[in-house]
Amino acid sequence: MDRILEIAKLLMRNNQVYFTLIANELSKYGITIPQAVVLDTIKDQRRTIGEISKAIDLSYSTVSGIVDRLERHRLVVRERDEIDRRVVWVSITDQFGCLGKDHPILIEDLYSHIFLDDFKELSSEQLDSLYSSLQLINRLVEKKAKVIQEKKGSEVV
Amino acid sequence: MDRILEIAKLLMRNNQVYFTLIANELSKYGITIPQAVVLDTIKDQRRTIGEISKAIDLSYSTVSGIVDRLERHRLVVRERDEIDRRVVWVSITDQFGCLGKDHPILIEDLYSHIFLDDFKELSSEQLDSLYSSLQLINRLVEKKAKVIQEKKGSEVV
DNA sequence: GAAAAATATTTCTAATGCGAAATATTATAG
DNA sequence: CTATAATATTTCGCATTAGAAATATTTTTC
Repeated sequence: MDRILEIAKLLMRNNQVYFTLIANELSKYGITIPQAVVLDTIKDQRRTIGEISKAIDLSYSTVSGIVDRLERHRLVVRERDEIDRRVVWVSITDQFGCLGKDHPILIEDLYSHIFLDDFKELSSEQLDSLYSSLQLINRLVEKKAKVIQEKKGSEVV
Repeated sequence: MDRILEIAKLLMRNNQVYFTLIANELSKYGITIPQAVVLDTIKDQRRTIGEISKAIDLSYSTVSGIVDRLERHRLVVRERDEIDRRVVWVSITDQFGCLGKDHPILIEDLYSHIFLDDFKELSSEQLDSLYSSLQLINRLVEKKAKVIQEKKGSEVV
């Protein structure tokens, strides 16, 4: 019981520190974590606001705001779809190309860059166990998340 | 390598869902997670803004804002220290007493309330392993966090 | 004891984040 | 073919978060 609480706290605390570390790394290039996450989703191909929202599990309005600021920094551009004019395409600019080539701006690179050393301290068995435990917890937690999602959906009716 | 990335993602994803679930639970009582965390620190005794900030690892300005809103909801009161008038004491009101008595508003209660079932699915061995792995990662991560903290401190000079 | 340094808090600016409402556009129903 | 429904996005209001600057007060220094 106490141990469970401790585990929950460790999970949250680790997460908090991870974010601080990544944010610190990104601040060198003048971008934030959410901005990097969005850039990650469009680095290889343009995406609509809706596609980005679903891919990174943030609301449309939040993504719209992040894209506002990325556009202001000239790292991405918005373009209306010619056929379906409701749709907005977001794509990276040359300016982003210059920034991204030499530095780890994309989230997966940052994970590697920052945490690989930490995880290397764990034995293969520990990693196996950690992975399976987290997967199990994740399955249970996702189930609860789904229930809430569905409740919200039904309320709208 | 891929597995490490997967673990990092699971850690973050679980955390995200946890927050959603807790926020959902708290919204029934009209309060938010940060508000509940602050209330938790002052439920038994009044605290200064600075004490709260250190206890929950948030900036003074953030705590000041949260207390603003809790005060607006009449759940806490601010009082200037009579002797050292720089200091502001924050304490719960009777109104909070009424709210908190019957419902799990405090974060530890919420953990139990929401996650105990999930963690019960893990065997005692799995819990042991999870705990020790997380502790190890946490030690390494905290070390890095400390380095950053110190860098920032030296920059201020 | 007055100037300077230290301490405690608030205010301001900027970036998230969500949900609800508004807007624009396309698809569908009758 | 037009009224309505559905879809995609933005805007708005509110809460959170940090850091920097401002404010208030106390302590230290000389």
